[in-house]
Amino acid sequence: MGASKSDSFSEEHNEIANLFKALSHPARIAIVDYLLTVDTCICRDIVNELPLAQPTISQHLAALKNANFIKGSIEGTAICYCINPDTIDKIENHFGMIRHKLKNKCC
Amino acid sequence: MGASKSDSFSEEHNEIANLFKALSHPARIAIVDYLLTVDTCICRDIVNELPLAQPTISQHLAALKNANFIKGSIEGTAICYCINPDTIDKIENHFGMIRHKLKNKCC
DNA sequence: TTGTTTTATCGTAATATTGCAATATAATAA
DNA sequence: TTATTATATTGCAATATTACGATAAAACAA
Repeated sequence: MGASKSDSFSEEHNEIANLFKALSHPARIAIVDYLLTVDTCICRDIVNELPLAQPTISQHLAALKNANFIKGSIEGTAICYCINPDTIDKIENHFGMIRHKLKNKCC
Repeated sequence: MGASKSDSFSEEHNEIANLFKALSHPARIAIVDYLLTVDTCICRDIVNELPLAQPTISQHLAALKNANFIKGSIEGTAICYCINPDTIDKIENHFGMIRHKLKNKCC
């Protein structure tokens, strides 16, 4: 057999795993990093910035958009992507929970 | 072509992406969750707890261990895994950086 | 020693991801 | 209209991940 018995796991575990999966590739980390570095939400520059072809960047952007890490708004011919703070919150809360449970624990 | 031009990206981006990759599967989220729930670091129970075969669990544990999310110590016949707080710190710091850069920004 | 328990590794099949050329789509400019 | 620019989608090859049966290894018990 193979590949992801995700049905066997809770909705919550799947949801949080999918958030992490969206950040599990260096190109997508680099995209997030770039969006955080640039002042304006300029976006087509990502293709020039990263060592990947345009369709590949588009795919990675779709993955980040799908996981709600970024939002895109149309500006004429270009599309302007930017970070969605709500999803950052979601992950931070998860680690808050981990940190909380981790107290007075372990080895 | 295919699959991961990781050489083209910075050491740091690869490192953080690998941390997230370790958490990008519901089984591994469930394992972390279980280790946080159980008081003692009992470990062989994970195989009974999760709907996966023993070799599969062992693989997922290896992935988490490889990324330094968990540490294992031998206790007789059993092996006792537990969370490594340092790696949790590392990820929390990354989100701290994101949060910091996100101030006064965007859309 | 042999048997039992616990975990890791090997081998392999099924599936998912990554990357890009080619092409399509959408918006604007000339 | 045609051309240009920016992004998305399609199709496919290369590679990675996931899952598990079979088996190995390691520690202990009898």
